[in-house]
Amino acid sequence: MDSNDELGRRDRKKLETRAALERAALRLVAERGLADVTVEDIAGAVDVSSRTFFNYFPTKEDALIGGDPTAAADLCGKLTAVPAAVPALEALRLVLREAAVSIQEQREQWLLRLKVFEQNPSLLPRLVAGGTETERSLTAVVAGRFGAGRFGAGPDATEQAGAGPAAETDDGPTGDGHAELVTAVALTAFRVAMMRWSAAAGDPLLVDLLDDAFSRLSTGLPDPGPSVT
Amino acid sequence: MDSNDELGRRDRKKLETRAALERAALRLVAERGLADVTVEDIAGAVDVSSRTFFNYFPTKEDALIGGDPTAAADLCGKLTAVPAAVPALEALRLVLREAAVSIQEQREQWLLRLKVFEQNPSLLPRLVAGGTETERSLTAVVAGRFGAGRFGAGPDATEQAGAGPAAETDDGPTGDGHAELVTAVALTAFRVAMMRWSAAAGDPLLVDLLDDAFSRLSTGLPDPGPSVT
DNA sequence: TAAAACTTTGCATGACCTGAAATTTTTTGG
DNA sequence: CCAAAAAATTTCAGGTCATGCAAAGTTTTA
Repeated sequence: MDSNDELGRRDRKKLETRAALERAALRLVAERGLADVTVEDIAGAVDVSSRTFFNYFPTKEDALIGGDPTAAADLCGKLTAVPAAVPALEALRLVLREAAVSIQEQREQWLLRLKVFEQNPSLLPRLVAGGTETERSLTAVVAGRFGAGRFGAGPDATEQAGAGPAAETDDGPTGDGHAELVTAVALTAFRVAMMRWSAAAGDPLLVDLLDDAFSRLSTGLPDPGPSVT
Repeated sequence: MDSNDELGRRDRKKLETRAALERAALRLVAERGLADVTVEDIAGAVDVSSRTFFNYFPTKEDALIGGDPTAAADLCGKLTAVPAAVPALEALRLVLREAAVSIQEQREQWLLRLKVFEQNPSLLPRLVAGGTETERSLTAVVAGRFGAGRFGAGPDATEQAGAGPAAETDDGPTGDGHAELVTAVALTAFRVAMMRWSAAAGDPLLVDLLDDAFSRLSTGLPDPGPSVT
């Protein structure tokens, strides 16, 4: 799974520099707070020029988000791989579950990141923002599922993400908006699960919190009973 | 409903300046795009200094968000006014419905704003961000409802937003996170409804789109049937 | 080793945003 | 109506962010 093999020295150094910048940014901001860390501080901690920092990240905040840029495409790919017979919400749950697992594999880094986000509320939008990009792509795939499903297409999903006929995947904005709603709600559930996980210091399994949220979603979010125990 | 009466001339001028800055920002960005409008442009269009702009808005983007700062508190107040017997999701629907009505009352301004947001995706996070603040407050109120409900408290909700006993409203982060989930999902539904409304150029009633989204939420977001007509 | 491709860097520049002090406008009350 | 007080605006200085460009350095390829 480590896709950083079979790379020339140059690309390896690039990955390493990028990771080092992310680590330094996270550490420094956790220590001093976002406002008291300059780009020069971060670059200096890795011993590169501040100009180089901007060769890797468009903004200071982006270095804190981490998460490789391929994440969105990965999710879309995995979603198209789920048989079309599976309901959209369930399909999204399965895909997000995988993401949750990979986050748990980098437990410490993610807990630190989430703590930084809590302590610097101005970053929260960015976290959702990473979602903005992801949300658009996923929505297209979900819309494609509905389009295919409505015409009785089989579960052999050879259609590429967003490469399907425009008439179907495009009905999102102008159609009934169900794909948008399901996708947005699913990502929201993911975000809430992450916050809960962070608030509990990573004690329960993120995957379980995610399942919990989705189970509530699928039953229409009823109020918890007066005596649940 | 126009709460700008019974104000001295000074406060009226402040409101007017603020509104003028919002209008100018929205107009200019709609014309030229976010990147080609400087704070100085906006301030100049209203004939104030750029420093004055920053006395009203912390960032350039904030001028585009608009929406008076009392919105969050208003929502919370209205939510506490809903009888505790009403399920949380339904209560949120009722409250957000009122917000939707008031948005429809400023139809043109909001449609322009949403168009600007679509054309400048970097702003979308900010839209959700305005939500970040709102979401925190609303979550506390929702958690309070559960706390009160669980102990059989009557529907006479005299409790103030966030002023209730900490032991109950505070169980959000460490509890089962239901309040967080319901609130976040409800606001997401609101956002999706707004996007749909904008995409349809304000043709259907925003309120109807909102009801539609909530009705799907309460039934667990099932896939649309193959032949819905 | 030499050329090609790429990365890093320094420099210049403009926009963003803040604090502090000076100036102008508005309110207050005698 | 006129000062004094209060508040808003402006000017100014300064730090940080972010980008474009060209020079210098490094890695790859041949």
